[in-house]
Amino acid sequence: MSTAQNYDVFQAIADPTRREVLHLLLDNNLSIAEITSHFDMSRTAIAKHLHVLEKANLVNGTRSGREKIYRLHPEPLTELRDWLSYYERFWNNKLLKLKFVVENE
Amino acid sequence: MSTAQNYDVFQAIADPTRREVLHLLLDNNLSIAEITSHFDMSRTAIAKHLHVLEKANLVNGTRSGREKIYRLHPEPLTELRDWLSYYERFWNNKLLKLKFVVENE
DNA sequence: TTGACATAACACCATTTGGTTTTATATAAT
DNA sequence: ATTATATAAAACCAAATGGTGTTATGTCAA
Repeated sequence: MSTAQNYDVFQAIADPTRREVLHLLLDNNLSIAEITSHFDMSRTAIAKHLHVLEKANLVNGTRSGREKIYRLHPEPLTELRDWLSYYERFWNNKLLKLKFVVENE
Repeated sequence: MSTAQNYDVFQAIADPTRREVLHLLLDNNLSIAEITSHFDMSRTAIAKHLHVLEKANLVNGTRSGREKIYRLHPEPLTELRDWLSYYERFWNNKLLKLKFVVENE
């Protein structure tokens, strides 16, 4: 974790804690301490998760006094959306086939 | 990997090799050997990745003679799509704000 | 300037992950 | 029946992951 170099979005969102952090940041910009208060985990652990999210460019933290405020930056999720769209097309085809069957009855 | 019990979709697609396997299965149902031929990796390694995908219910393999044919089963990706939709809404809001600024000029 | 607070930077650790090689089992073909 | 083929199962290993605790470092407030 601490030695990782190139986190992509898929790896970043693989961890449920990190997904929950993103969810929290959907509503408010939060400091590390505030984020930590939502979890049963040390501040250091949360800080590491935030670094992973930061490397994936899913959040960015700006220093404000002695606090670091993290803000959501969801743009990289477009990569995920684009990847998914490939399979959505497959679902749609299946739905169309189903519809075709129904219409033929 | 071999001792894992409860793979979820997010973990399953975190690995680039597994994403490529899914992509291959989008076009054809393939045996382990056929899938392996697309990678620079042992058949055993690919079989393990297929087990992970199988536990996440993203593929299902059926025995046919001495081959095991894997077929894509994309339905569990709906979980991913639903999770993503939360953030798509956020992007749309940003776009609307941008449009508003432009119209005010 | 001292003390409290928020984060950063380390060193450390157990478990998981992603691969290997080896051995076994089942099926197909000759 | 024998041999080749396809997968399964197991033992093994290095590196990554997800945590911990401890020790700086910087900032705010009294």
